Amino acid sequence: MGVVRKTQSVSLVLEAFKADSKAISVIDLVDRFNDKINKTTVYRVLDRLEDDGVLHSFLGVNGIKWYAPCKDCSEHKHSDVHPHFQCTDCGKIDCLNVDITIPKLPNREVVGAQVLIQGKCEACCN
Amino acid sequence: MGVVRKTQSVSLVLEAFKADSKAISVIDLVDRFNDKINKTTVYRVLDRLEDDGVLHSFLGVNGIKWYAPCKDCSEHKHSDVHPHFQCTDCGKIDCLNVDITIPKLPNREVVGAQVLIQGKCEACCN
DNA sequence: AGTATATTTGCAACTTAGTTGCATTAATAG
DNA sequence: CTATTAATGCAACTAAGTTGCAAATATACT
Repeated sequence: MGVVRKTQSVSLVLEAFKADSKAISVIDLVDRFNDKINKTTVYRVLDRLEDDGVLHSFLGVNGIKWYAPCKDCSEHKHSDVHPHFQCTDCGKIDCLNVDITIPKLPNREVVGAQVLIQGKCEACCN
Repeated sequence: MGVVRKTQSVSLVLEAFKADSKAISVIDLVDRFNDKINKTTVYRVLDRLEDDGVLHSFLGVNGIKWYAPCKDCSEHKHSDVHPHFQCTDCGKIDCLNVDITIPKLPNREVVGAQVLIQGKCEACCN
C-alpha cells in the first residue's frame, strides 16, 4: 500500500534520519530544511512517515515533538514502550534499547506509556 | 522563607487543588478562573507554588502542562519519579503511588524521569 | 512517451500555549 | 499606618503547530 509517495521531501527527511540515527526534533528539521522544504510540508511528511511505521514520535522536555526511526514498529502496532533519554546539557535525545516494566494497575486498562529519562548523555559525561 | 505571599489568587488556586486533589491542567485553571484571575497570574502563581514545593508540574499527552499537589516533595528536592496516568477517554490525569524503576544506564548520569502511562481510568472502565 | 488522477506541496493566514515589560495594586514588616 | 517589595492586570508578543486552497508533482494507465 504505497500511500506514501517517494517525493523529494520524503527523501530529504529520511536522509536526515539515516545520517545520525538519533531522534530529531521537528523544530530542528524545519530549521534544517527551511530553504528546501516548507514548514507545513515537514510536519506533513513526518506525519505520513509515522503513519507508515517508518518513524515514531514523542515529546521532549518542553513539549516539543521529536521523531526517531522505528526499529520494531509495524504499520499498525507501534511498540513505543522503550524509553527515551534526553541530555540536560546538550538537549539531544536517544532511544534506549531497554524495556521499562509498567506495573499492573487495578481497575485500569493500560494501553501505552511514555518514558523520558533525563540526565547527562555519554558525550556530555566526559 | 515566605517568598510566596498569601494572596487571593494563591488561595483560589490552592482551593481548586484541595477540592479534587487530582492533577489539573493549566488550561483548565486559566479557563476556570477567567473572570477572577488573569491568565498571566495563573501561570505565575503555579510557578511560585511549584518553586515552593506545594505543587509539581509535568506534561500531558499533547505537551500541555499539568499541576498536581506534592506529597513527598520538599522545596529543594522534588521526588517526581512517580508516574502519571492519563485517561484516553476522559483525559483526566492521576498521580500514581507506584515506583517505577529506572534501569542503570552505562556512561550516563540519570537525574530524573517522566513517566506517563496511558489507558482507561477507573471511572471510564465501567 | 503522454495523459489522467490523486497525492503532495507552498503559501498565507490562523490557532493555541505560554511569555514579557511595565505600570498599578496589594500584602507584609516595621 | 506608612514604606517596601512582591504580586497582579493588561496588551502585545513569541513559538509550535494547523488549515484551506490553488499549484505542482508522483504514479498508474494506455
